[in-house]
Amino acid sequence: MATQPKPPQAVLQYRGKNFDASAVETFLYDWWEASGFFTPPPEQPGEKPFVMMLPLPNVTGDLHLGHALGFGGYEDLMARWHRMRGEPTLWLPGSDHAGIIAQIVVEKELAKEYGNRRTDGSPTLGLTREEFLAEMWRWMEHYKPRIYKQLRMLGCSLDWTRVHFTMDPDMQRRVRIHFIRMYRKGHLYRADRIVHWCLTCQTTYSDLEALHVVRTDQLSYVRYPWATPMPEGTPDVIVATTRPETIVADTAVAVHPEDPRWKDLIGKDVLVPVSERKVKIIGDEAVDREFGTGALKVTPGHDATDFEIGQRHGLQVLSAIDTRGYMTPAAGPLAGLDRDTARTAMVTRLKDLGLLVRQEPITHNVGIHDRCETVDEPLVMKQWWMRMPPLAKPAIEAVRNGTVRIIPKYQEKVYFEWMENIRDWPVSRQIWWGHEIPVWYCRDCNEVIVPDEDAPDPTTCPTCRSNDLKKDPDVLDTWFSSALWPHSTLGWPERTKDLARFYPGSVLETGYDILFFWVARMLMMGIENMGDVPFHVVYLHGLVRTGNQKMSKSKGNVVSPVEMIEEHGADALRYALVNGVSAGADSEFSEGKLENGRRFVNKLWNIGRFALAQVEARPEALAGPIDQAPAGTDLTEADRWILSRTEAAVEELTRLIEHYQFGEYATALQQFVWTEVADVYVELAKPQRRPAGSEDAAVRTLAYVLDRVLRLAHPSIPFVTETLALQLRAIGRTSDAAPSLVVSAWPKPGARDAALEDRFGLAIEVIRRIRERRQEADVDPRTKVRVALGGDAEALRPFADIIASLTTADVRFGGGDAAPTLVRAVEVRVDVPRDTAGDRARLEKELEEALKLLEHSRTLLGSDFAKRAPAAVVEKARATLAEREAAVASLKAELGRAG
RNA sequence: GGACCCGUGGCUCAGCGGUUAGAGCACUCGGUUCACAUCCGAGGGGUCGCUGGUUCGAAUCCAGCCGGGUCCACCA
Repeated sequence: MATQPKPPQAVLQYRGKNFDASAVETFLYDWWEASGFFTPPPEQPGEKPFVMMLPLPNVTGDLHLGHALGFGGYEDLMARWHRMRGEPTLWLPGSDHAGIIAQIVVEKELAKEYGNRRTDGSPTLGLTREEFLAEMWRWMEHYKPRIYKQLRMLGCSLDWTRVHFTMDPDMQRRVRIHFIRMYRKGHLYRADRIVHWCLTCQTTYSDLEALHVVRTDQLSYVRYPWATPMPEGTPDVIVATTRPETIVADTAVAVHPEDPRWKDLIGKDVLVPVSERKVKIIGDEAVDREFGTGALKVTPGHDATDFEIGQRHGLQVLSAIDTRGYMTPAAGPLAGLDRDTARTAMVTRLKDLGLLVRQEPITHNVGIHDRCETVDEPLVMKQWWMRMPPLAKPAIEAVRNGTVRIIPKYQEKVYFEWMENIRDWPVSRQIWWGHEIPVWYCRDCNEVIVPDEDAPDPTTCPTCRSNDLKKDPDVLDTWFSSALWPHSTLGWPERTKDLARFYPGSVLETGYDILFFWVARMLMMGIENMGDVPFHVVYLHGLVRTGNQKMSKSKGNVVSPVEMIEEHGADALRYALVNGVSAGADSEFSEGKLENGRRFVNKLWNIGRFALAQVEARPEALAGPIDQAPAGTDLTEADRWILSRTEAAVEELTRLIEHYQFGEYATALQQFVWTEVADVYVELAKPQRRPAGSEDAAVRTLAYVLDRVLRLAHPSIPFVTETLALQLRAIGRTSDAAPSLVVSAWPKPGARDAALEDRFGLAIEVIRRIRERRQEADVDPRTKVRVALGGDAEALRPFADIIASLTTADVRFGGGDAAPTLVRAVEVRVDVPRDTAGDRARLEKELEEALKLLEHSRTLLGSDFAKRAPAAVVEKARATLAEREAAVASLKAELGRAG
């Protein structure tokens, strides 16, 4: 490996009593990045790279907790883990130009500068398109470093040598080529269809971008007079509508074809109120017989359902509302009014005409634009559409046949549900910031001109040779470019080395809320353009809520991850977000969790400081590499125990990450580090507790265990672990002499001593019982007491010193006249001031519990369990029974002696 | 209207067929400040939403119900 920059001195020398993340984070990140640790090493034959794309954040946005969870919690954990496993790892960063969102953000900035706002419904601020785009680019230089800095703050091990922005010139070219190919293959078409239109943003948007809110409006019942006199007894045609202003654009009245009230009147004509137009009553199954009178006014120009009915019946489409929300000349007397005023005006007119039957409030769903919450105005416009069902088919199959696996599994159902009912995607947007649509229209012959790939912009119509061409003014939906991300960033359509090496990728981690927006579309476009899926695993995380918890002392609960990192460190935040959360589940984040994260990081730091101090005091004790398991006759039982437990932790933590159980990994890590390493082993490794002659063994064990722990924890908490690893490696060496934990190997589990672990576990239980007895008897913890172990205590002999040391006791085996208490089958007699009555009560209580347990065992083994359950399970139950019988016998004997 | 998810100690959540159900926080009690503006030790606290079913055995599987949430959908 090439020479790397030296680790930062500030980190090597940092030894604060409490871990201060800000003292090391920036130094470490800069060093990691400059050393090229995040860039995959040169290609090797037979390698299996791990490839992940960063779910590109919006360029103008700030990191929120969801990002922190996804990027810092899960993705970096996976990237670092796979890198440590020796897989060439590429985690590719970038940002999204974010179309309409970014345009709005920059417009606001510009309004501050220029003082004026859009006036005529176009995003001009008095600027030409070119001027406006120049401003956009100017602002991009402000925003890009900002969001990238935040990703670095999280510690994300991204390969910054491959960073991309969706609007980079080469990306624009790729999007253009994609459009042209899709057009030539017939996947893109231009059509007049009803679309969601936003009066505020002045653009169309897709179904996915439409939200629904519950609102209460007036429902007006309006009578449509018969066009010709009808026989006596013919009912009046009354429709119910919440949008009376659209009546002027009605081109039919629809009823359910099987509705007995109406079916005989299908084909008859009625007059549209106010406009007096004659329209037919038609039969269509889309009509809900239960709603209103069962008759529906059909306005194909301003309602999605009506548009579809209109298509089925060949109805004329009238547009009575324009793109700015004003009534058109087609609206007759309402022309010129805005849609709300027109509504009131229409109601008044209907009243005057005697056609308003009644009004009542109705609570219903209203569509709004997700970006600005403006009420949707469905309009019929010419738009570019992508034909989705054929693209969806292979993407459905890929998940169905397991080529792509979605975690959690149940999300696959959601995916299928949507994909199997997928509708065409309107891809054009009427804004300026985004990928241009590479289409020109001939003003003379209306020819639609789509140039060849990499051909210059056309200037002449190929059909009529006219030079009067008009470029399509629209841009593409921002998701159009991000759908290509996994292959476009690697060089597609060129067959680059990167593309060959890193496509298809491995995992795509993101929030379930963009499964349709992004994940599904990447699958479809990846298969379409590359003939292969873009990744094999989709890991979906849930939403992070902050509930009513106090997130900040000063403000409400809107605290940015950036602030949390500044205050508590990235490690604490990353750990806290992941700990105890299962895949796909929403989670509640709180100050308490962050605090726990901070304390855990600090705990690890102090374990490290202690271990380092011991190693520094006896550096000569480290004969071999620190990552080689210590051996030798000088190892104590405690050393052997923690070494075995460390291998157990390696096994378990590896298994959990392999199974994408990151929340459990974090919990298990804390459990091991805190309760086993810190609370038990570190106590036993302290010089004052070490048997003479075993000091070196403690140093070797501490160094090894610390090295393992640092590696095991590094994927989640990279900063504190790297700080300690660098300091440890400044004293001892590792077998591979890796310069950083980032490029060190993930541990492989070594040999365990199960029998020792079991006996030591028993010793810990005994210790706990002794401490409990002392407390019950109110003996000062510093006062030495005598303990006698009897019954089945033989296995505990090697741990006599440990038990003695951790309980401040003299321990011997056998004898003792204090009343015992049982731990499994071990009689523990703690010689504390006698309290005969108390002893008796305690023994009786213990006996009662022991009898209950014995009863359990007997009942269990007396049932069909013994015959039907697997042998191993029955065997275990038998052993338990024996233990419980011994316990009961012992307690009975003792009680008998007590009289 | 359809689909999906969740309902486990005060709070946030793990566990998802093997029998005295776990963690963190909070709480109670005792100690320490010689790795840890802390930390250590001990403890209390749960009929695992309800009702049935499958099974030798269910928090864990199935069905129904109740409660909470989310997504999709053309209810004017």
